[in-house]
Amino acid sequence: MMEEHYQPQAVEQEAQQSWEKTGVFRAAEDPSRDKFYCLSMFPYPSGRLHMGHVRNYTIGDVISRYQRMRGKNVMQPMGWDAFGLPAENAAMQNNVAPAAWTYANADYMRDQLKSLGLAIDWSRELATCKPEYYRWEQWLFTRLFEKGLIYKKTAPVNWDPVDHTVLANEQVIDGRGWRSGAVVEKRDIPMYFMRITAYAEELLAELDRLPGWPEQVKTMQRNWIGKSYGCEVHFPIAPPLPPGEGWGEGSVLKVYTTRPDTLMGATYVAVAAEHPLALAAAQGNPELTAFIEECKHGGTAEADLATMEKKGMPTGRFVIHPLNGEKLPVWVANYVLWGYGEGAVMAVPAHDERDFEFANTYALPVIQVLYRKTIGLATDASAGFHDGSGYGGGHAGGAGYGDGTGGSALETPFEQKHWQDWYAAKDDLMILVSSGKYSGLTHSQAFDAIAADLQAKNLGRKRTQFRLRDWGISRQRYWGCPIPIIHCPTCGDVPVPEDQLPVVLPEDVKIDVGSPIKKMPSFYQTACPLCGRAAERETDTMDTFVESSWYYARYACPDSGDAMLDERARYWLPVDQYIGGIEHAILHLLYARFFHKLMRDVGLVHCDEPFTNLLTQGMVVAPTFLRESADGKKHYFNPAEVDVKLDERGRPLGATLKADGRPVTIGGTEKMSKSKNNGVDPQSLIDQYGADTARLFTMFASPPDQSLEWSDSGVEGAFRFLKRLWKQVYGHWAEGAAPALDKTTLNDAQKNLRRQAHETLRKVTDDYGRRLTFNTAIAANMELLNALAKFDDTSANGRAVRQEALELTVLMLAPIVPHLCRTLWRELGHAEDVAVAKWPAVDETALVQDTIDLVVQVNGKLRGKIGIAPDAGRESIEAAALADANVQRHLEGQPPKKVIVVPGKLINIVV
RNA sequence: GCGAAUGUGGCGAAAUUGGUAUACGCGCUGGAUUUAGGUUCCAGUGGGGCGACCCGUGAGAGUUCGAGUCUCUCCAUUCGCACCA
Repeated sequence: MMEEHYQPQAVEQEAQQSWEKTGVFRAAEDPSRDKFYCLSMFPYPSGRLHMGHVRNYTIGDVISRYQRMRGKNVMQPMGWDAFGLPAENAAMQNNVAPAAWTYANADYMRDQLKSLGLAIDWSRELATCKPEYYRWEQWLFTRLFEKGLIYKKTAPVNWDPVDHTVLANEQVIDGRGWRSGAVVEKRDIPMYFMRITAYAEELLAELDRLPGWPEQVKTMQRNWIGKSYGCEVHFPIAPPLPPGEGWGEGSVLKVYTTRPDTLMGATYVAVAAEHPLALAAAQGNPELTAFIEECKHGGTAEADLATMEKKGMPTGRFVIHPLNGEKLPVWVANYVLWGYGEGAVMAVPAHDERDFEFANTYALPVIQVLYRKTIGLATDASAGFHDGSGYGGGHAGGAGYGDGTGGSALETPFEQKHWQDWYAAKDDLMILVSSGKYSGLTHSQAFDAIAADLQAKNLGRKRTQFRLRDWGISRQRYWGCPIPIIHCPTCGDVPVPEDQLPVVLPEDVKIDVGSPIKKMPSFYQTACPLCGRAAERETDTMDTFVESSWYYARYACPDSGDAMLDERARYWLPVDQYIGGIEHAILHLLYARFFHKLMRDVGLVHCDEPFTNLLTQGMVVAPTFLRESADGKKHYFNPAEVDVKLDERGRPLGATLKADGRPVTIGGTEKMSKSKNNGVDPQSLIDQYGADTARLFTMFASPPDQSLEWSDSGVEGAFRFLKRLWKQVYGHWAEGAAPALDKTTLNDAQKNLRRQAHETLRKVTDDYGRRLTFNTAIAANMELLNALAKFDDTSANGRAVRQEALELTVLMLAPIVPHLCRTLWRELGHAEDVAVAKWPAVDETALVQDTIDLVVQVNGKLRGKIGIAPDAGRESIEAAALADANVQRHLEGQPPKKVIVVPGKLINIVV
């Protein structure tokens, strides 16, 4: 007996209990079937689901359910990205241990996820903070350490001089610590690095073999890896350094540049404040010492460094220009970054905007050496010679980023082709002037000639360079995976042996400032695995990006106790569809690709890339409402606390606070956040309307890769549609079982409805399978339901046609609103759960039309429409178009100059 | 600063390969049903014009028989920038 009215709570509860009981979403390896591994980025257990989660997991669920209906062996897992900074902050605020806080949050959020009706195999659930997970991360670390793919070096961090802690970039606000307010300093500390640069070439090249990734993400990764083609240039130091002042490279200052053709325009050389030459020059120079000290203030974030005012100071030292022998001053400049390569650049103010700005400020000479062929004389650096690649890829950088990024030999044809491409763009534009024997050469000729001369003098060579830097993974925090290293006074850094893994992080701790395990002898006191004498454990933990770089593989065999991955990973990997926020386009996705190659090279996985298809979802945004107090402080109100008044055409007039009826300012539409108080709790939405309405609204409001704007009335619209669908099926059900369809005796209205139903199916299949645009799939079904509502034919064939159309609608919407469709599918007379129903096939015979509409244009403007047989020839189309009265009027008796016929679409008559 | 994207009615959006701009939904207006509110249903809804028609996809130029879509310049907004996840 079907209920007359749609009651989401009852429908959803029954469906979720049934799915749990039958275990229909449990995934088992089955080599006889095509697998489909669908993965959404796992959540950080922050406390409650937010709308971004709902959106992410609904997208993944729709794809999973669709692929299951297509007959694929689908696996959709879920887990917890459980280590991280917020747990430590919450621990300090609420006096609870990070572990307890994290597990409680995961428990709550798991229930929330289940109430969304996701087709997840919960038996594969994992949490990265569990020793049975992170022990394998520690195991891989020790393997990589032994292979030399992990090494130790010092690197700068943000140091809070008041709290005596290392700060994340996020915790540095305007150059000050977020809690102490103290001016942050850069401080060098020893850290472990993963040699991602050893894989730079492969990470770059394989982007070309990822057709299932968005072009924009591949472009961002290419630019991030940043391969450039340039030259290493050596400037001899003059006068030669006194004994003991060198730094291992002899008496030359090395720089890397992508523009050796402009070398004759170099007027000074600039080094970073941390450069040994700067430090040596500062000895006995209080002014320079003070300047170098000043450069240490502020955080390490690149965006801050790149936007700060350019400052510098002469070192009093000079170098010799390698080609013309001129003496050039060496400056210390805050815009030269020590973390990058040699930390020294050659400055060509005439042809680089930053050098130009710096030279202007400090009255340094500017020598123009390029002539713009097509336009004429360039007057300053901003005239467009700049190659746009910035200091990272421009002429900063140096002889390898620390370790592992030496230049390549430039011998293969593949390499030669890339060098040619690098030259080509600039050759049409410029020619050298005022450059001695190089004057008159093009960019590429000068590049080669200067490189050859430098090589002959042994003062430089052609070289490629990556912008990508090695990945520093040490964190001075507690709530993370312990780095499995033992520091022995005699044996040095010793990896923890396999039989002593995991190094378990103590969970029962009290948190104040700093990591508790650094003050816990029971944790760090140990014996050296090699010599047995007293030694100390490393107390740093790993970057949480390490855990999230391989979890996708562990889902294949989450219970494997003998190995990081077992043979089940071979069946499930790679991930067929990965879904997550666009904010992860570079870091997470690059690290995961890197880790996949690391695991491949130790024989754990057998493919080259982890994610075959990638969908990057947009943000969830909502309007903001605020009042500004007299002192300029902004107080934000939640959209739920506010009434918005509209005029008679629906334009917003203003908004008032419900509590006091007084006006509030309508701010911009921004990403849902705590600070703007514009978040909408998905739980209240699920409680009020049910999960299906929440799912339908988030899928309908915009395509998945664009931002999604929250709208209360949009949610009501979604709910309304589900009620109408229920009502249609109920009305049909109440008439009793429909007779079988007789395709041979259909009237026009019946044929039209069938055609629309099958055209919708064709479109929706494409939307789900290829385009991943669920909003248009829903819109097409709304149109079909509108047509069904107008179709009031109660004849036998009419009811048969309606039965077919309703069945198709229910099947097409099942991936998006699975609970509702499960009930409707049963009421339409099917015993199986719609979750395992077969995706329907388009009936091509239903699509055949006797006549089609053709648009007639005169001079590109719409002037009429003609109905014509779909197989009509060009001449009969032309004749029919010219016969149209309105077309005749616009031709005004003139003969057509040209007639363009686009078959099946339009005809354009040009006069 | 550098890299990537986005910009279409009052609003969210559609137009998939250069071919009818605004599908679908929201909102709004009018009407029906209802004791009232809500619900539900029907009709209308880019701007201008009595009309034939004209204008219209952030701004400006270009290519084309034809441009929301392609090219160039500019503006605005958003995301990322290596220790937030």
